[in-house]
Amino acid sequence: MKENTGKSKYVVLGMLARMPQTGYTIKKWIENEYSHFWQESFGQIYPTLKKLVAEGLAVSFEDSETGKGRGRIVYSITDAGRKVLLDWLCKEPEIEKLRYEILLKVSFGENTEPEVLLGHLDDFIKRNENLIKDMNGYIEHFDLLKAQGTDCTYSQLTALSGVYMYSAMRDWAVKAKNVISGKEDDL
Amino acid sequence: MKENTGKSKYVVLGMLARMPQTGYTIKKWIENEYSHFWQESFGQIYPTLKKLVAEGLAVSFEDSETGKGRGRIVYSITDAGRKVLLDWLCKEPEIEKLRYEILLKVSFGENTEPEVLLGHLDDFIKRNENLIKDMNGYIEHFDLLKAQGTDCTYSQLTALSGVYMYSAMRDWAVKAKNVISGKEDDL
DNA sequence: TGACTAATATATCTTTGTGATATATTGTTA
DNA sequence: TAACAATATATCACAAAGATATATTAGTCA
Repeated sequence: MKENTGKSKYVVLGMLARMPQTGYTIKKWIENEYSHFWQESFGQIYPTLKKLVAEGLAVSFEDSETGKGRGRIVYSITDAGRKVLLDWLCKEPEIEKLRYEILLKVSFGENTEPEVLLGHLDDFIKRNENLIKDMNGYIEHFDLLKAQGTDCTYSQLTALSGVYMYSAMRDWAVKAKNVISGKEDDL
Repeated sequence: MKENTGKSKYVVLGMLARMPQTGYTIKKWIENEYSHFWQESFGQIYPTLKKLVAEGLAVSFEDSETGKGRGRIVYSITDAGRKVLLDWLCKEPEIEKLRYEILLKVSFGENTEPEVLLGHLDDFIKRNENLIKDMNGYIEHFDLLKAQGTDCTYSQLTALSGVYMYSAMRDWAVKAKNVISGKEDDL
């Protein structure tokens, strides 16, 4: 009974554990700071929030004081929700799941000209360089927050994982280019 | 109109481009050599094979000569199938998608004791060490095949990506452990 | 001031993908 | 020869992604 799905619930709980917020801000937060290792769609987030309320793990209230938006719904985690989150945190994390289309194309490389792959690898290298810069920007930003007394070690560590991961893939792509173009023989 | 789904078709075509085979062997091949960057389930593979035949991109025939299994169905790629595969290979690969549950748990780390995360990171480091060994095993295996005259550069390169990726994540986890346990301050 | 545009916000639908399970045969081995 | 593992196909329920519809608010700029 290996279950590697149904994590949205815990992601949303984890986000609510930081601060009460709306489905929209949860989505934006994941998009901005989690995109290198996780993603959630609105189609998952909104139904999940409703389920959490139904299960007593979160409570919702309409933010009518400011009158902002079309029925802006703010969600807060409950004590029961924190317990569920904690239980999940203690369980051994399931094995990660990756989908790298570029590796698929390299793997099927014999069906095309080397130039096609070299082009893809060039784009890939550039994109990874940019992502490394972005991640380092986050890390510096967290350093500033730290200097102001806010503890964000864990967020900083996840950003650091991005630097490691993107750097590794950039290095691999450079190596792959050299091998494919015949500049290097050995792996 | 960004479409980052519906790749199963091309994965299956790419597998059939290597050699005619059954849905089962496609699944096993992906499980064994692609698992670090791609995964497909039976629930995708069998319907995809039927669609490919319906679209004329593959042909099927029952392997009755050996009489093995319950209606063993072998699929072959057609010229039309090779053309579709080639067109896809030339298109820029879509951005990769990762789901690392351990990073989710680190990110929500303030909700639990550091010891919980340190334990997860230990398991993670061990698992990555083993995966690096496995990947290096594949690379050596491909070296042997190369020595026998079989060109498997592209397969070897995808295996190499696994070494780079798993090494990066192991290194990150070691660093994260040091930071969380207070042995290291700087990132 | 009004007109446009971008950002905020919720909701839902279809397609795609996962994991589990059912079923049956063949090969191995104790 | 009984038990078990591996091979093989098929399908279901549920999870997840991506697209789209809708509406409000905030900013900007002519």
